[in-house]
Amino acid sequence: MSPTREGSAVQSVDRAVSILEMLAARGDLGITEIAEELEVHKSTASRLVAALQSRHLLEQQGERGKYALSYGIVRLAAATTARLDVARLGQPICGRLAESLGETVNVAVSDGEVAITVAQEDGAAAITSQNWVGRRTPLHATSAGKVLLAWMDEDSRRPLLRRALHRYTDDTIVEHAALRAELARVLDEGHARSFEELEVGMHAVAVPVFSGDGTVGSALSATGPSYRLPRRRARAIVADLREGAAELSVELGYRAG
Amino acid sequence: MSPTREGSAVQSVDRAVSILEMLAARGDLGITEIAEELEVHKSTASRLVAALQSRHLLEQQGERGKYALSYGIVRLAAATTARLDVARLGQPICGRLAESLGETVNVAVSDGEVAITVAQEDGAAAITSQNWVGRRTPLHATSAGKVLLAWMDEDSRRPLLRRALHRYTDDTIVEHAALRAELARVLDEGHARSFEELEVGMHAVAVPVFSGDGTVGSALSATGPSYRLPRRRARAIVADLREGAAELSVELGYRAG
DNA sequence: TGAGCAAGTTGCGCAATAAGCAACGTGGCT
DNA sequence: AGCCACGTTGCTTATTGCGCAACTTGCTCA
Repeated sequence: MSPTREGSAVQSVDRAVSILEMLAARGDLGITEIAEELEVHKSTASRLVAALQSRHLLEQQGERGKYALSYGIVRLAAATTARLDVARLGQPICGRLAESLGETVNVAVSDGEVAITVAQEDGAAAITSQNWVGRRTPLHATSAGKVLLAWMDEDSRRPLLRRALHRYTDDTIVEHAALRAELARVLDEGHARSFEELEVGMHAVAVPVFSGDGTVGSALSATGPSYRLPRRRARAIVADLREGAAELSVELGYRAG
Repeated sequence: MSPTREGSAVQSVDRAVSILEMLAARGDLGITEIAEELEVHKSTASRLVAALQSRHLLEQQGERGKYALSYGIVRLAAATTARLDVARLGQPICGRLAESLGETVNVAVSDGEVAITVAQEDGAAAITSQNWVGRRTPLHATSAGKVLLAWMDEDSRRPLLRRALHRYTDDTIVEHAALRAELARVLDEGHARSFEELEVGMHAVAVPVFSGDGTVGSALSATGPSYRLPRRRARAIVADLREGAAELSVELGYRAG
């Protein structure tokens, strides 16, 4: 039997989601390729694909072509209006700041476990970041993640701060006490930094974005190589990020007291 | 046993997708509500939700709260890069045209069966359209749908033109021959119209948007009430829509011969 | 033109999984 | 403190999901 994932109770649902993720990663795949990768019989793959296709999450390209994700996914995604609003409204603000700062600027939200980038624009420099949109990044090792953690309600944060903290570089914070102190500092200063904590040579700084209900639902951050975004400059651009975040907060319905 | 949908071979996958769609429609739901709507036992609903949650398609709000779609969906959606590019690049063009025309402007793509709106901006008028983003609309009765059908390759279009065409109003085209003639006219004139064919009192006009490979992957349309967008004015704004579509086409990589 | 091959589909039977039941834990409310 | 509703989980079993084999279809090549 094919390996099932930890904590999942429904094998066929798990397999179906794996198919969606494979297609997200690869663009399009045939039944045989899906079957091989899932380690199931072709007929099993065929039926799972048919089930997803009947609900418009997948489509076949032509009558005999490979399968790809369809707009059922986008329709589901579009439904999470608030979150997509963050993405949609954040995009032009990222664009403007990326142009003025010359670095990569993104907006990230938390899914309760990690940070996920929902909007990104790159600066004009040749050396720039990869595309993080849709990517999951650790909360404790990124500047946006620290913002999201710092403003997270205690009930949601508590289990996250109990988990083992993965070390990515020599500078990654992996002690719980150190992370708590860092989050207190973030709250105190109103912004977070990550200096080579996720990746050697990569600096980032982030500020909170407030939602209509007054909570911090997302973070706005700038990222660059350490030689172009030294610590001093990282601190200096906080004001620009704060301006952008304030604008985005207002667009999201935030009314400052 | 709960009713299974026509054409679906895997009941638990079907149920899981139904949960996603319920949450897309309602925002958040508890296990008991999901169980009632799916007509299954609470433990069944609980396990299906747990399976989706373990793959980050759902998240629970707090430790005892309701469930909502999570960014796993957005991450899957983000992966269909080209399609989301249509949405992202189309949004500001919709915004500009909506402002200048004073009507609702959208961009729609086809999922092979229907038209799906991926970007929309509303004009300033108090009477405006509902939000169509993510919504599925019929190809034969909408202006955007007619554009997508007219430029569709014959293999993909043939089965669609064999199906029974649903009548929405007295003006809906439901004869296959009439629809073929209409599509020929759309190709000839380079734009499509829908005058009260989807909804009484609603007029729309659409033009093709070309992709990098030269095909028509999306359509740009304007929609308004018939008293504000009479037939004469609908024809008049085609030039504006063409300009916007040309710009979007170039941004999508289209190079006119 | 026909054979061979690969991809995908489908009927069938069966074993494994999905599901229901009952009991339990937990938090909110009175 | 007790009640209620929600959600979870162990257990059992009935149903579904799955693998197998056979089939269809389209493409390639001799």
